[in-house]
Amino acid sequence: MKIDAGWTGWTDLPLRLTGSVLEEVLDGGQAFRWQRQPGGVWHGAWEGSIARLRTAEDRGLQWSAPVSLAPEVGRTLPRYLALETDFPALAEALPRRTDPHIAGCIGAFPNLRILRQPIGETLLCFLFSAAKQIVQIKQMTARIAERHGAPLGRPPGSERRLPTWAEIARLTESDLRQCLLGFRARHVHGTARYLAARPGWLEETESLPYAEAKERLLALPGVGEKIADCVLLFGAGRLEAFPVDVWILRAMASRYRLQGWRPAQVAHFGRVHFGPLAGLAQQYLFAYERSVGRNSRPKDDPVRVL
DNA sequence: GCACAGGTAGATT
DNA sequence: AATCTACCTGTG
Repeated sequence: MKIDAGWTGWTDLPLRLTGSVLEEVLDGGQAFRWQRQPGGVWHGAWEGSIARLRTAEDRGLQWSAPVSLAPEVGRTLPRYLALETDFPALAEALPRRTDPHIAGCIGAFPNLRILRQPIGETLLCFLFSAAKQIVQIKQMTARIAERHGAPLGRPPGSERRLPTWAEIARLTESDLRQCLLGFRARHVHGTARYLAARPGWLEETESLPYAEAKERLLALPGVGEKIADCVLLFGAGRLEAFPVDVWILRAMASRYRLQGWRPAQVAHFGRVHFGPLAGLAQQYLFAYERSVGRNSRPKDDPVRVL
């Protein structure tokens, strides 16, 4: 067994995830700061934490952290992984009896979870996501951390956290454009100014009921229906949020015969059909549809359902 | 070379 | 209220 200098040993977590489900959770579009390392180990960061995760044979999920950050990680990891939420039990409450498709998706990704990320970082990453693929969102995220984030660890290491909104508010739009953000730089800059003028606004928003929180998020430049729902689902634990992106639009069109429906109509259908856990259903549908694309769709045969 | 990407916002019909 | 379109930039 190789010794990892500076890292704690591996500690068990009360979760059983296969390698592919862990990949879906950490690298499937919920979060953008996890990198796969050799040996099936994932390396990631959120706020002031750096951690590694792995699935050990027959032992479930385990974590490790830089020794200096281990207390912080130990405090925040349970919330980040939403350990208090029993997702398999929640999946039982989805309409599996009456909806064979969602039943199949659930069967294909056992124990799929929804992370509970810090809302500020979630907002930033999803402002990056407009018309971008996961790989590119991760590049933007890494770039802004590298150039504008505070160093992490004690003593400070080479890794950096994402800049806080207060820190982003001190950057120019040009600084942001140099982080490969493109037109999203204007949105990030505008949102930073908006938040800087309203101390505590984001935290208040997080505590409001879903509908009110969403309405407030929609006031931010660059935040529309889809991004607002992603922030609430992945950064505020609101499982009723049902983000409709092009993947879900295609999936719902083909699997539920909703060809020609507009995003708002699909969102309404999703909330009615899946109920207060629509966001969890969305994550299953999304994971399943992406896996179908990866595993069986030839590169030059794009899905055309619309 | 050029369409397109896990969207949004503003203009135009 | 429904339908275009521009917006940046890397990838195929």
